Amino acid sequence: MAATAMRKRLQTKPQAQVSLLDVAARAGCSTASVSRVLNRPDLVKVELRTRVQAAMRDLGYVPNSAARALRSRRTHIMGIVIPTLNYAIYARLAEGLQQRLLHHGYSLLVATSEYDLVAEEERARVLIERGVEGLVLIGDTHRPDLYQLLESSGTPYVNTYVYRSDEAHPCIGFDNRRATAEVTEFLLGLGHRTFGAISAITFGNDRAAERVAGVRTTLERHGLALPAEAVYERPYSIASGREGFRYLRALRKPPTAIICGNDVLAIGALMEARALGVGVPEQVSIVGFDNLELAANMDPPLTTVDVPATEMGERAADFLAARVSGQSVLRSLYIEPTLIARRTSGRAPARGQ
Amino acid sequence: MAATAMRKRLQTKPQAQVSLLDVAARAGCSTASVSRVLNRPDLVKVELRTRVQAAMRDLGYVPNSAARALRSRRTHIMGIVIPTLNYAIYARLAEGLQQRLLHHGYSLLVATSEYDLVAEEERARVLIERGVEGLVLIGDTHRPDLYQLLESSGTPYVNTYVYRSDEAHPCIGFDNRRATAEVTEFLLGLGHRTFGAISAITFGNDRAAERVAGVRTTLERHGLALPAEAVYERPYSIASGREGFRYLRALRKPPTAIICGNDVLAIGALMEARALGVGVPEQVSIVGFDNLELAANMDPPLTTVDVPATEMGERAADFLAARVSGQSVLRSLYIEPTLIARRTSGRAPARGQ
DNA sequence: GCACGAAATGTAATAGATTACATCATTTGC
DNA sequence: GCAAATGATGTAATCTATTACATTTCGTGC
Repeated sequence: MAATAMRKRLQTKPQAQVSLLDVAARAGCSTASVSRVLNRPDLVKVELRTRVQAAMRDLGYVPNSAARALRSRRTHIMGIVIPTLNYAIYARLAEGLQQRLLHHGYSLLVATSEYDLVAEEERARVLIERGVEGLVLIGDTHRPDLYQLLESSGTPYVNTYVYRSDEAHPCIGFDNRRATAEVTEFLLGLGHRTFGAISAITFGNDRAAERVAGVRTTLERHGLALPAEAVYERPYSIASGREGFRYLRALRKPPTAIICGNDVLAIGALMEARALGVGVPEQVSIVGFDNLELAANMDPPLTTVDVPATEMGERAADFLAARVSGQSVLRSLYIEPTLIARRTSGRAPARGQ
Repeated sequence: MAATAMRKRLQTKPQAQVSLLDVAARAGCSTASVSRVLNRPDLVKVELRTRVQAAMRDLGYVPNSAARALRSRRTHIMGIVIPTLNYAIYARLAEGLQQRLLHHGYSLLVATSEYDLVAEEERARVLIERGVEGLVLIGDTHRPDLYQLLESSGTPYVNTYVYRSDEAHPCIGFDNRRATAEVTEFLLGLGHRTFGAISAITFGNDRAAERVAGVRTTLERHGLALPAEAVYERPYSIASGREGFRYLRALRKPPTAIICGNDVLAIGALMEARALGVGVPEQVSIVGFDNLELAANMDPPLTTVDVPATEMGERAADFLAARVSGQSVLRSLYIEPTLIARRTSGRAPARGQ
């Protein structure tokens, strides 16, 4: 037993934090044994183990995570840099991530970027300095500096909410472009030929940009177009959805189908349609994205795309936990979103509505 | 300079993590100077400082937070244990907290309790083990063990979303009972005499319990009552709100005023009213709580209580940052919520509706 | 040109746990 | 009953940055 250190401590530390040494002294054993009780209790005889545990309880011992992390090189902390917690779908992803990380023995550091890629990099840098063992990001458009930092610091990471088969970085999610392409095909099938879109700000937001692109490329493949003026792009809010709807209705050729980048915008659009007495889906079809609880409860219920937010978070947790513990893991994971056709989509109105 | 250690490192460490020692070696100075460049750059001459910074960049040096925390006894991490991120109002609080903590130089560990006080304590324990310098909790009903742990570990903490003048623990928020008392007075003033309530589960949720109590005690003060059967208590969701509305309408004496524990329930109730063709507010008044963005956009716009969620988070950040840095701080902070009378509240229908 | 104080930098102890290795105790096999 | 194997515990080095204290450097005043 480190008799010297222990004697010293007994004499000189009046009210310092309770440490392993104190526990060892009280239990009458070495610090190594105390440490084992903490980390590999099976290696310690029941008799000693209970004595140590009693000592811990009596002294109100709380392990010092810094010392632990320093020596073992494990912080048991993961991080996420997320655009915002104020949008349900991201909050849900974070919640799923957190819950599942807990099972793996990790805590979660959360930082928000407000959709700003520079801020995102800064937040990520701080989290890495805090010693996160892995990092979850949203989307796959990040500053090159950030990718480089992740590489050089050896921090495992995963992009979520996106999936590309040719993706150079690990990702868990779905193909945003393909998702709205499907929505568009669906509406084309209902006879729609004039489209409008209400989108969140696409700058620095690859998900939003890809969704608009999905509509546009699909229309083009069918010999149609989504002109710039048929896209109303604003920070998402119900108010933006309402404005977007009014804006699109005032177009020279008002769309019979409006595809929204998310449900908040769609709900706004739908509410405005109702307020203006525009029949949905008789005169205009409206489709959202995300499938918030509210979507199913709207009147009429909103056609939208169900996004597996919680699941993406959970799989990201599994992915990082596996990576960190050296297990081989799939590079990326595709999770299918599903178009849920409810009542706000219907056959296009007869020509010249 | 610690020549021995440095020589050793140069020889024996092939590709270990870059440490202060490496930076010092490259910059040709002592580790103390490197540390100073990191923490008190003003103490180091420009010439050396730039040399050190260059060395850091060249080597891609990232400070080891564990060693730092161990030696300086500062982790720069705060924690929050929150019921869930899946409800906007909590997510907002967390976001406000996180953003403001960032200004103070802290990162935020987030854990969720799912409204379970035992889980709450466990999560808090983990966060304390991770070395959080302060902890934000929601509500003021927590397990005695948790309060004791906070005390014995010396972790500064603050309860949010609640306020009592006689509160033994620091808190930032408002008086939930008083808030619904005001709502009730408001409805009494409109002539309502039969009340119903739709509430989230009150078990282990002091905010929900206090809100119901606010309605009940106010009615009793006016010689009225809120019988147990007039309270529909379910996990909050739009669906619960809808069911609650149907349930209350089926009562022997259906209420003319329905007070909901939060906006999600109120929105559900309002939607169901619409679906059933019950006039709001002509036949029934409905009031919510939280003032979600959606509330103002409902048709008719929802009367509700605006809750300063973001601000509570921000003030909690300020509070803890001040506490930790040894500044004296107010024990508690009251932040006024405001009743927003919109269109779902109106005069009680004439007798015998 | 020298003494003195201030500024800049260096030396080395230190924080609290983990863990390789050493030691001691106990069991197993024959 | 003894060697060898196994199990339980102890010793002490180690992880990396901070910081009290020591030393060196520099500028100022006379």
